[in-house]
Amino acid sequence: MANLKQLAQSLGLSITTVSRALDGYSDVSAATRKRVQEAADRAGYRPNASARRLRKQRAELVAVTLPSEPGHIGPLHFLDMLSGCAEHLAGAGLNLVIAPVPHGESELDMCRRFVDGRRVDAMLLVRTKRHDERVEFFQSRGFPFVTNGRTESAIQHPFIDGDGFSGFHAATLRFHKAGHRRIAHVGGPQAYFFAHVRRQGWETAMHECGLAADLYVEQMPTEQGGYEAALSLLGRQDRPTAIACATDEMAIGVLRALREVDGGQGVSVIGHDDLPIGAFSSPALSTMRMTGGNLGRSFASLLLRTIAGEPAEALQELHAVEFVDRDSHRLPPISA
Amino acid sequence: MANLKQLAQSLGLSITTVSRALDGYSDVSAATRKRVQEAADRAGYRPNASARRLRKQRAELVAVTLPSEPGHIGPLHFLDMLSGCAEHLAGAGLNLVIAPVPHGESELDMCRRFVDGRRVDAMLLVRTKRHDERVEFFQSRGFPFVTNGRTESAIQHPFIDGDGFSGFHAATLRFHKAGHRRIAHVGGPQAYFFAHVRRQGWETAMHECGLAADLYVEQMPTEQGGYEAALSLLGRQDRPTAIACATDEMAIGVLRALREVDGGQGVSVIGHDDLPIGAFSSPALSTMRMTGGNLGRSFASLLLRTIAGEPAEALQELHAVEFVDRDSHRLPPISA
DNA sequence: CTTGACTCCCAAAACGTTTTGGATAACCCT
DNA sequence: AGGGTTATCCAAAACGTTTTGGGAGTCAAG
Repeated sequence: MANLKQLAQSLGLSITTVSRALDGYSDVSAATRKRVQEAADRAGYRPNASARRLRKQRAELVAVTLPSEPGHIGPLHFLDMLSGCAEHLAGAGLNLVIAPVPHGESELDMCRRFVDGRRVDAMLLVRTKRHDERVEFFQSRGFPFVTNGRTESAIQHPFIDGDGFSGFHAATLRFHKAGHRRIAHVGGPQAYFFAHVRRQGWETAMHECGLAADLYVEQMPTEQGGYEAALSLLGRQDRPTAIACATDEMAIGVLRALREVDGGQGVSVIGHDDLPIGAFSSPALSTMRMTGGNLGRSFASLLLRTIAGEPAEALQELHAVEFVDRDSHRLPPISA
Repeated sequence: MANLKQLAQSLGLSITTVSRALDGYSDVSAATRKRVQEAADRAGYRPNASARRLRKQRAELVAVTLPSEPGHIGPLHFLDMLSGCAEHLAGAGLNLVIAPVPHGESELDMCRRFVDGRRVDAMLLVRTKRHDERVEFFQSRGFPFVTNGRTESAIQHPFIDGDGFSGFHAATLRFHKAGHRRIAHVGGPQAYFFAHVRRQGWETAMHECGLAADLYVEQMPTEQGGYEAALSLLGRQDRPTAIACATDEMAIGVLRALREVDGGQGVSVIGHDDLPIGAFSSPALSTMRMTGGNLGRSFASLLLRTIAGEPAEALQELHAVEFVDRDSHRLPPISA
């Protein structure tokens, strides 16, 4: 409602003193501070955000770009993380703006607008690619950012990621130990770092088991993508008995295909991300998830420390992946 | 990178002229405008957002509060809508900030911070309650806002909503026509307007059919809530043959319960919202969804018109609901 | 030659805050 | 009394933009 000038006037004090009283500086007497505090509370005074931002040269804002295909907003587990992140950032006075990439515009242009217009203090990147032009852009500008997912950038940058390689490596070995020999991988677009590394985990494990890594289909990381991938795999004569899926969404689609195809019910499946919905699929989806507790909080913390100028090397978190065992992974191999 | 002053200096022009040239005012010569444009492009100039915001007294920001229970971020179909909304708002120079309610804080306090600190130009409300204190607050402040969902507020306000009453009324009648007599409703917390009105639609239809509306369970609007509700319904001796669920999430949980309980496979189910995941459940989930095309765009438009000061009465959209028929609704009633 | 209209440009104010660099008064110590 | 310290306070600058209210200069009409 009121601003500093009015508040100062009504108190017979200078703007400076009122401002400093509210900010808790030591050069205003306890009595005055109390008087100011009370008047401010009474008036419901809150500093004008735009004015403070201009003066402090900080936008108090962080943006995240959202890869939004219509009807299928960014991967669900991101959103969950974002919500937690936004909550913790708010504690530090930062708000999170979501920036879906407009239909006609390039994601890079959008980043440029945010950076050059000083609209935000930092950016948050999801769905990183192995070679990511957004990362390059921010690095060339010296602009603070944190990614969810690694890249192959030559220059270090802050990130949080799960160890997808080990996860899919372990999952494949486990399938092998359970007697599976024809273990397939339904992968996402290999330009994405996470998709690439998960596939590598599967591939490496297959080779270690002396198996050919040829039961591979690449698809969009959606239910539909998983569905189509599974149909294609089930059409082969060397049909898999187990399928490791790059994401839970894909796994859900795979499960549907398995239900529809004769004999598909015997195929074991594992996904990745631990979407809540997985507990309710048929059969209940076994999956993996990043360890490390509250991801949103870690992300917020990394963001704040990046803004504060800590070096990238100190801001890289690679978390182990753990199994979430439900039903879909433990179907015995039908034929060997 | 550069600011207006530097740009002006390098061109030998005044700040005023450069600013007006870039804003396309008519009182700067074509030649000068071109020269300025080119210099600005070359320098990658973008006006400092904070400065413009302060001067124009507009935050260029819109916030949406997110009811975030950990691990289960706001209803999925909201997020999809939000993404579309953010995209269209961006076209008008507004960014969307998401504001999950922090653990300790009340949602109302959060709204107060946004309004009193002039952090945003308008607010977007989801999950409205029949009697919604957030709505009252904004109305008392005369602050622009749009809700997703109606309320029972005495004062009109802008909203977008689906006609849940008619949807559940029609769904119930359809179940009746298919021979069902024991038609249950799995509802959400009745304090929410959407939950209340959907239940009323079911109840009214039941009465019209001369049936008692007593197969009712209320639960949290999540998969888990639906699961528990279904278990409770299936435990009764007058077990339902059809279940209308307030949300798709609940319906997914109901489907899981039906798969687990003997004889549950014969029970018909319908949900509401048309989540993408529904096409991949077992059986594929029949559901309903709001008509009216791109919801996000409508929302953005309503928001902009609200900010522009159009009266609330002109900014209320009630959309019909249409069926999305898949498999789960057409299981014949096992016993009559 | 004056007047008015028109074109192109600009100095200065304003937005509301934070921060700089003192100013004033009071007090203590010698 | 003078010098030094401390405790309070404040005027003014600064952040970078947009907008207000003209100021020159040119040109055509009177």
